[in-house]
Amino acid sequence: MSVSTVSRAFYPSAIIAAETRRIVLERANEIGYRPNPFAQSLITKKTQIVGMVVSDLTNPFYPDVMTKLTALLQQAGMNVMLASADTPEKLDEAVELLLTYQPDLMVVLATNLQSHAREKCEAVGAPVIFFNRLSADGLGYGVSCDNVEGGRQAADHLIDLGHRELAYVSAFPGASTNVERQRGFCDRTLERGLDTPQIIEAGLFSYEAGYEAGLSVKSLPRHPDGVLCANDILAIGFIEALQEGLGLDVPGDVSVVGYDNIAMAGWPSHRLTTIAQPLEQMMAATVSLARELAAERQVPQRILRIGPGELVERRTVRDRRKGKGA
Amino acid sequence: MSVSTVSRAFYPSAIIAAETRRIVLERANEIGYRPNPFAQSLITKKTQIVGMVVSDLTNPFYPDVMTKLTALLQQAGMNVMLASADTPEKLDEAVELLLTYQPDLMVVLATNLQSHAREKCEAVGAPVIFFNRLSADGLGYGVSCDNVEGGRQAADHLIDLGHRELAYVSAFPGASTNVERQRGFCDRTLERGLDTPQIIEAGLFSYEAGYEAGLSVKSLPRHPDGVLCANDILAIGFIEALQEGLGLDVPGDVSVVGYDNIAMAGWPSHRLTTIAQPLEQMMAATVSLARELAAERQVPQRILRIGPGELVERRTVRDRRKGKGA
DNA sequence: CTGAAAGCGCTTACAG
DNA sequence: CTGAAAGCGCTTACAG
Repeated sequence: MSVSTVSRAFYPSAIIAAETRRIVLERANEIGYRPNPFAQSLITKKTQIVGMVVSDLTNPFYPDVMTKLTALLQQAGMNVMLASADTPEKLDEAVELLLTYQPDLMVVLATNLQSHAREKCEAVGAPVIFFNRLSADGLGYGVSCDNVEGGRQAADHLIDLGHRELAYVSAFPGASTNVERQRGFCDRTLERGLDTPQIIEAGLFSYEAGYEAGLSVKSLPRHPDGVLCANDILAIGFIEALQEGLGLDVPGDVSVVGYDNIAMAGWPSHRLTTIAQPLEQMMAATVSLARELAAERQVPQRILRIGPGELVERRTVRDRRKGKGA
Repeated sequence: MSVSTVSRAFYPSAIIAAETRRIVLERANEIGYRPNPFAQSLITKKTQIVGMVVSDLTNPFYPDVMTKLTALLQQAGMNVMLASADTPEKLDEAVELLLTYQPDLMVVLATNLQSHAREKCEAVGAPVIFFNRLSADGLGYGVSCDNVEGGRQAADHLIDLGHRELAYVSAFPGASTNVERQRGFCDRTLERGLDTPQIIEAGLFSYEAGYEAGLSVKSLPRHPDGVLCANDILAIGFIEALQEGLGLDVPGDVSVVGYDNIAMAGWPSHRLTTIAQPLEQMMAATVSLARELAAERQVPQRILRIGPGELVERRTVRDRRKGKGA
């Protein structure tokens, strides 16, 4: 039996007698043969490799996404190669090393991939999918939930429960998630007839940044009674600063809402009210987008918007309506 | 200029005129040329790929290790490919897919890689390094800190501060870290003349398992005043169950010590006293071991033991000596 | 020191 | 439907 025939047995669309294929596959299974992917990709120019770019994983949202997404991509026959670094410069270098392996596409979980790194990926034929954010220049593919709507939901929830002085804890100003959540929250607050929320600049999506932001509440012109934080980990740091640093009670003095619904948000020590991201749907969308892109099919829609997710009520928001609570 | 010459320019040990090499490398840099790693590995049988196996990342210790280790390996010119899954069966499959890429070696961060998966890796020529644990059968390479000594340190600390009724919260019974920490803790407690600590079986290294273990304290024959948990995330769950579920005060009623010193342990909401792992050293040892193994040099020592790490005092242990504390 | 040639393990027109 | 042949982009003896 020739190499050609064996090769054809592994390609569902190849022209080969059904019986021949059966024999080949059976025997391959016996001796543990699999086509060498390096030789394959030398010919086909397809590698079945997806490059995954990660950086700041202090936000527990990402490790979870990274491993689940990896598992899903593997089930779809793709392998993920990782590029990781703590500074944008090193990350760039790591991406370049990764690109020598000619990934079919890249998935970016990092908030700090530079735009020219994206261009470099596309230059070597690897389209880039940004997960849970859009690229700074609006190019590349994006999978994201409806963050504007999520921000609006948070505003409605707080206002419905009688909050009148809102604030938003802002994270990395270049992150679309941050910008969109802020916009939804502020717009809705105005629509409901209240003043624009005060903005507290935390600068990053991290516990530490949230903690600092919490401490800065005491120097705010007006004392907020309801706060939306750009994400959960920020919210947790923020709340702890309020409690430990300023001696305030949450939700007694201030209500706080997070965003993401990471596992930790449900722990007894936090019980954070938060907007859950529709993670499963976002990952499923990413995987199917990845398959299309890897097959070099045309994908018309560059930005995939998944529904807004739901508000999960826990214990960091208090009902401040007259005649209710205390 | 021939392909042979160009090729030689990229191999430091190849015989080539210095001037020729300079010219080639310069031009390569100009046009962004890099040797195609697939074609290279087809010849050399080396891929510069290290396979990383992860599974349960609810323990924040691992995402941190994964990204830092990835960054370090990339700086050493290796690329990491990820295998991830939530069940041992799927993980096995993921490992097999990964193996088709013929990684030079594997690094295992997962606690649940089956032994025959390790054998399969070695069968295709990829040695396996277990990070922060040893394999179930004691084979493969291992990088681990001195967990026995760490357990002893915890016992000494608690006993020095007047604790008399110790307990150990045990995680996955098949994990060497768990077994060793338990042994050090129990042995030292006996040596100091106290009864063997009571063992609380949590079964896993997770917040939830810790929480369950905490609730089970009320049905223990003797009420413990000092507890070592197999790791931090377990300790955090354990403490929260004590506080929320049983209404106990930590450290007022019970002192708790963790293991790892993850970032969260230092947060104001936890302030967990814990044994820090010498993470930098463990990762550095892993990378240099990886380089040796990738170069197919002989590595005589299969288990690398890094120092025990230090006890970090925070606020979950109370001084119970007479005339002290309250 | 450099170049021509063989060969790594595949896929894919092309002939039969 | 199957096989022989070319070729993917490299490395490495071998000759010069």
